[in-house]
Amino acid sequence: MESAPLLKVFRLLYDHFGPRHWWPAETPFEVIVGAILTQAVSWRNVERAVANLKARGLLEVEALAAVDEETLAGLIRPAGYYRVKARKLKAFVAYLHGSYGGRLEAMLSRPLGPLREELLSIYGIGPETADSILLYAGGYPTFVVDAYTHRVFHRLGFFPARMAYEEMRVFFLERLPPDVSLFNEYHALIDELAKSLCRRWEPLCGGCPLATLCPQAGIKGETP
DNA sequence: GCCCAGGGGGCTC
DNA sequence: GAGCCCCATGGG
Repeated sequence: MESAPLLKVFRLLYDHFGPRHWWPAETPFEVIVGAILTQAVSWRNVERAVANLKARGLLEVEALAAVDEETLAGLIRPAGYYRVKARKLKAFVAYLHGSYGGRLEAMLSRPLGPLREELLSIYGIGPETADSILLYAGGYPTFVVDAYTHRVFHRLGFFPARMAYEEMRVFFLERLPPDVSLFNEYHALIDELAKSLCRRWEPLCGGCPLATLCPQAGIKGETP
């Protein structure tokens, strides 16, 4: 398949929602912390956890490395799964110290391929979190896939009911120009669409910017 | 009060 | 490599 259909989807979403200005964070390190905290949870839950960390000056590598895990867990409670996420945050800063002397710039100056493999080897960092870190903290040209991405592109008829993460990522990378700002906006726009309209079949048809492309238009029912 | 969201680890087969 | 359960909160 060529790139035209994917660019058409992008254009419809962009014209409808406008630029999303992702990622909502002030520093690359804050992006990484947010990417771990938002796992399996909506961003709304994460905001309070991030505010707690910010108030304690813990959105910096050294400070996060110094705080004990239990205290950390208590602060990130609103984000859910707080014990495992505290362990994940600790695992990341331990890796950053061990491999880069705590210098995020050093980590983010490595080539995409090897760095992605490295991130995936860290406890708590799977494919989606790795790609979020690479794209939104490091400005690397990779595509972030999530459950919303699968849901939307399954509805549109691009994806089968089940599809592996890596297959979906490659699907986009092979069909889109390697443009970091395009990848940045595309994922953010999919997220926005899925949050606002894709809970059920019916509202997808009314007011959905992709309704003209959707083979499911007119079908009522639950999310698959 | 109940059900749902949804990424990653760890286990089983 | 697919299927299952676990982690915990907040919102409908």
